[in-house]
Amino acid sequence: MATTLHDVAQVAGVSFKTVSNVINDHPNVRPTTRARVQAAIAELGYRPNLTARSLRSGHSGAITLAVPQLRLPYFAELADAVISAAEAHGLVVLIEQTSGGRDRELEVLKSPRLKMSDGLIFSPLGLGEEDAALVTAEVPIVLLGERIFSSSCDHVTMQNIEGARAATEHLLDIGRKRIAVVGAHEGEVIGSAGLRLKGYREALEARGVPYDDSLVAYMGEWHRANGALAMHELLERGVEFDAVFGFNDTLAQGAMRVLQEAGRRIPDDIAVIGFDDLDETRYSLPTLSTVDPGRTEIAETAIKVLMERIKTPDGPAPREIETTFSVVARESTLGTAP
Amino acid sequence: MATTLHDVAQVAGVSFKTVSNVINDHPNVRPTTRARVQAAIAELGYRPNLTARSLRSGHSGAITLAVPQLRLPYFAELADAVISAAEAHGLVVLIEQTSGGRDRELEVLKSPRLKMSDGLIFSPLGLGEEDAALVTAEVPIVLLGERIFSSSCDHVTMQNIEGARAATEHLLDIGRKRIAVVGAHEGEVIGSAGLRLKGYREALEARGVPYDDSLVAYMGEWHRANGALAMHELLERGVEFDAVFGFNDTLAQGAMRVLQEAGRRIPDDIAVIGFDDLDETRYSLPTLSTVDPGRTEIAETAIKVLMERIKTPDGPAPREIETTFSVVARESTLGTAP
DNA sequence: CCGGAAGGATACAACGTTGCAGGTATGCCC
DNA sequence: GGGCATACCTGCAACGTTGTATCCTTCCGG
Repeated sequence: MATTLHDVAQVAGVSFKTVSNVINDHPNVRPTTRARVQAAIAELGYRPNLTARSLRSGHSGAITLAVPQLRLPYFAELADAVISAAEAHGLVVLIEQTSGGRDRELEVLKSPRLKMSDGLIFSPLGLGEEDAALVTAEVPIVLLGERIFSSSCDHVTMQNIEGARAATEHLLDIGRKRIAVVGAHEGEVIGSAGLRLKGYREALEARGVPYDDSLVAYMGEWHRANGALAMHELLERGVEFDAVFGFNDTLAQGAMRVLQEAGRRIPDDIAVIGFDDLDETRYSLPTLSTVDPGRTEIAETAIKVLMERIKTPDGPAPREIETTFSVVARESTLGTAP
Repeated sequence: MATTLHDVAQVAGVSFKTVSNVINDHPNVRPTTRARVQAAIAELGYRPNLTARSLRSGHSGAITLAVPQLRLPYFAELADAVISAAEAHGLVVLIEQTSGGRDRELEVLKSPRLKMSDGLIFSPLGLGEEDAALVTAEVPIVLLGERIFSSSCDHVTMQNIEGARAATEHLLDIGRKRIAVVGAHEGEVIGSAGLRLKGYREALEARGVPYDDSLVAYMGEWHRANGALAMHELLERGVEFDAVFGFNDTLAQGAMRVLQEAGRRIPDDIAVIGFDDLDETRYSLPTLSTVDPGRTEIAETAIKVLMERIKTPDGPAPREIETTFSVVARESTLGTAP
């Protein structure tokens, strides 16, 4: 059996409440008593029972992070960042995988397990704008991503439009004119794909480059295989292009592979840029230029905002926070026009 | 305020204990009462307070997974598998990142937070065989990996020697004779590097191929950059080789990149095989042959063993379990001798 | 030397749940 | 119809902690 406050109290010769007071750094404990209690704590190797503390105090020091799947590098790196940020504040993180399924996401929101934690950082994929009203739970929520903007939760998101615009401008800056897009979603307006396409178009317009829909590859999910497939399709279409904007790094890498197999040199013939700044982009051949969406900042901000909301649930109105981004130029966009 | 057993009891017109009995499927509750209580539960949207249940019953339905870093793909995929396996048993997973630091790993073992969960799945990196005795905690532990074999915990591990042997044999089978190794650790006997080198040597010996230490690249940590560095060094050394065995996929990919930059064709000039079967090996150029160490099986076995140990802490003696592996042949080892 | 205020420690209750021991009907048997 | 087993339900205690209220010192000023 684990040692309790009572055991410590008995050894120290005080009431168990005094031990509690020592542990919680309450004032009005005489230094000599404090020392005696601390000696007893050390002697017995006492560790507080966090479950009991949690029941009594109403908060657990844990938060939940709900993401689609950790095997997707983007979410793995996000989770890494969130756990690190949480750790810095003494919080522990409990992870739920949703597979990006709408039902499973709703289930997580309603699960009693959620109450084992003090708050939720939620990166939905199945739920959309029309479900905004359903995004509520018995704990405060910080929403991530681009699926839902009109919920009543705090929302931390990257600058998709601006980032995509900057990526496109980067390609234009090195002299590319015909920029293919890999990863568009038919008819999508918000959501990463919709926003990034908007940024792409804005950049073209700002530079007076005409938009050509035949340069845009539409697809379903952003998996590497789809990036490869889309690039095959673009090549078969016979349309000319001198650059590719992959809406995320995974797509860009799938596309790069197909380009290389087809004998196109990167960046000489075709420049390629991605989005997300995954770790692996630093090691591909060639290394992949990309947009760093500020993942660490997203994680830290989410934790900060969530902690504030936990402290004062009826605090300020829900906030919409955008993180800073930057274009990371690597080998895949090296040099100038072909 | 959340609804409690008392609230439900009041609505249903029974004692709160009866509500508890209904929830826990206790016998001796009349169907009509049961129905009435369930109606009240539904009406009020009652959800049990898991913290209170946990305090009372002594277990929480959560387990802890301690890994170095989720940003390392191997651990991300492991965590994914563990969470999925846990989910299938109604368990939720709490993740601690250790950075692979010895002190931090010991800290996790001793942290009171660990007691918020019922057990620990622990993949150490900083701790070694000499620390085996320190691997104890207030909850059952299942150890993963190759760092510690003589602890008193259940241990689930892959077949490193056999897997490495099979990988090497695969290279020999396609006619390669001079197989370079990337990722050896100077003087290591156990640990992934030591075991995999052993498997490599066993395969050579079994086929009567002489072992040549000049083909072996020693290094520190298994990061992609080190794989690249090691390959540079091997090339500079001027030693001839027609195949490379990367001790993990990340190293193999770093090596592949350098080989390609140096103008060597894969697999025509040099065949390459890795270890781990990371998702990304399916998408590299060329796709990377590797050893699938049975990650899903590791996760499921770990969960199963941990649950048994939680149920009966003084059950059978600590078990040493090895998972099944398989060689996955992809493009990087296609064809026969050069 | 007494009254009062602070400091220091304690007692009690509560958080929401489950285990255990009981209690009250109901039905069955003789 | 009384005794007794059975089925159903309830009350109490406890898990280990913290908040509130309270009590007992001690020390100071008058």
